[in-house]
Amino acid sequence: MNFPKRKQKIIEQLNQRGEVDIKQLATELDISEITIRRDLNQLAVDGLLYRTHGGATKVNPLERPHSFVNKSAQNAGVKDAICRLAAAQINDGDIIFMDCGSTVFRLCQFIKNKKIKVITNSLPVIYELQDCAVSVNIIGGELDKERQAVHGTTAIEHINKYRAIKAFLGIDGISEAGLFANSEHEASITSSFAANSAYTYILCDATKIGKETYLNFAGLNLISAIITNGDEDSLLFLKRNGVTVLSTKR
Amino acid sequence: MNFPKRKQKIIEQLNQRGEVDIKQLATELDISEITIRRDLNQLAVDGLLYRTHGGATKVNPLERPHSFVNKSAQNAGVKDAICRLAAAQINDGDIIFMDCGSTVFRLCQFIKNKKIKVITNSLPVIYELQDCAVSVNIIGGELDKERQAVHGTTAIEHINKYRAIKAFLGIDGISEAGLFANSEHEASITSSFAANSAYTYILCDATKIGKETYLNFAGLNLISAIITNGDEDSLLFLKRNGVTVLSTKR
DNA sequence: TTGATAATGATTATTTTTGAACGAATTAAA
DNA sequence: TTTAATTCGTTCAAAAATAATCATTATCAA
Repeated sequence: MNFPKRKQKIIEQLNQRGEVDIKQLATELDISEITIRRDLNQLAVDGLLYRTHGGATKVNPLERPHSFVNKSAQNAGVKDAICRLAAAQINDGDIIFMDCGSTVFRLCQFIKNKKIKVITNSLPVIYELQDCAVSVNIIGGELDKERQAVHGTTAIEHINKYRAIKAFLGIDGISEAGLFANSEHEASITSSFAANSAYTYILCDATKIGKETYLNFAGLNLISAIITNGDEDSLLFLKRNGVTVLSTKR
Repeated sequence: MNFPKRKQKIIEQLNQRGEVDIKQLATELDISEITIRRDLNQLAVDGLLYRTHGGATKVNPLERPHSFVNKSAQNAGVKDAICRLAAAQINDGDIIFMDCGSTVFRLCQFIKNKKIKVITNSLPVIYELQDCAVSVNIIGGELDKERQAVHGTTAIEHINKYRAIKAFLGIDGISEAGLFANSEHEASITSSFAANSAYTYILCDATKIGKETYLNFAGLNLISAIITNGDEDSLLFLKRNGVTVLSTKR
């Protein structure tokens, strides 16, 4: 029973019970109390727990931020169909923006073998494109851990330095009034991407069509096209406003 | 029973049990303990496992969705000792730079519970600090997939916008002539970090001391302190040049 | 075969880890 | 406040693991 093994067990116990007791650990791990004491001291120095008399407690009950993978798995079939359509719009040599939506994320799998440059603020996209031919440019700035993406004024400035052919963006809602987002941060990033690309594609499933939520940050003239699974009728207002509609239902 | 064969068996055992024991391997493979030790050391250098006293453990006991190349398994013990010393220099409220070296990466585990801001160009660092209290700022620019870090002129510009209290940097070599790097990219990033922080710490193991390799990109006056496991004698030239020396050997 | 090179094993000194003892410090109880 | 009981850290010693050195064996090419 070496230190790494003990360390693992101790952290495990700590996560289960919230606190540990030296005597109890000593008997359970079948090791002397002084060694446990030394272990706990070391782990306390490393900031992995708080030392107390006779034991230790958890340092910070921070629960893992929402799993991005799970969210992106919702409606996977629909999203994949949308992304296949989107990928068909991308040619070798293109420079494209990708934002941090869960739908846009699923576009990654369809572009891995294309010879393109991707500029993105989304960590999952970056990770996903790591071991493939795609050249990646990362938007710098503050990391929003909740959204696993970069945002803030530095990010906006960074985006404004680049020009892309196409932008692939997510959205929280879209109606005749324009585009809707659930936060200022998202809205400003989306606007910047759109402003610096020749063509702007919105990727969204049918639930977002006609939905008006929180912040109405731009009109429909910001975008060139929408790629969705919505049906003809619900998309009429987009066509009327000069937005190209690509639907997985035909 | 040659090395590739043994290597296969060892990795196999490791995946089954999570850890291996030298004595046990020696009897099972019917080979001397010293040879097993040599094998394990080699595999640790290759980043395939972590060496422990009496055996080895898997590199990443907690399953991660994305794995990064793990050069940091090499000399893990030495690097951890260096990083503990480094972590002791960091106070709550600090804003720090971290670059993309394998030693600097191991600093992550010791700062997870500190209330600090980290500005970095290293993807592994970003990933490692994702589920903790540390606030992260990502340097933007082109992604170097080889080094899993951001570089380029945009990155330099980005760094120049920020000011940090302390910079923790790796290096490929250091001698009386100054600092050495294996690439222009690395050198320019390191220089920028140093130029924009009040204190600059170099984290390096003893093998880098006195080593002159490829590009001599800066003098010793660039840095404030060095944190290393080198011995007194080999570090004298640093003290003579006004560099504070923090050594794990005392 | 012969010589050179690499891999393996044995020996020994050094380092690391662990446990025990005991006085000091801390907490809890009277 | 005083006393008793833990718990803690330091020191020391033993055991285990390791690194360093040298000897032996195996491998391979000429």
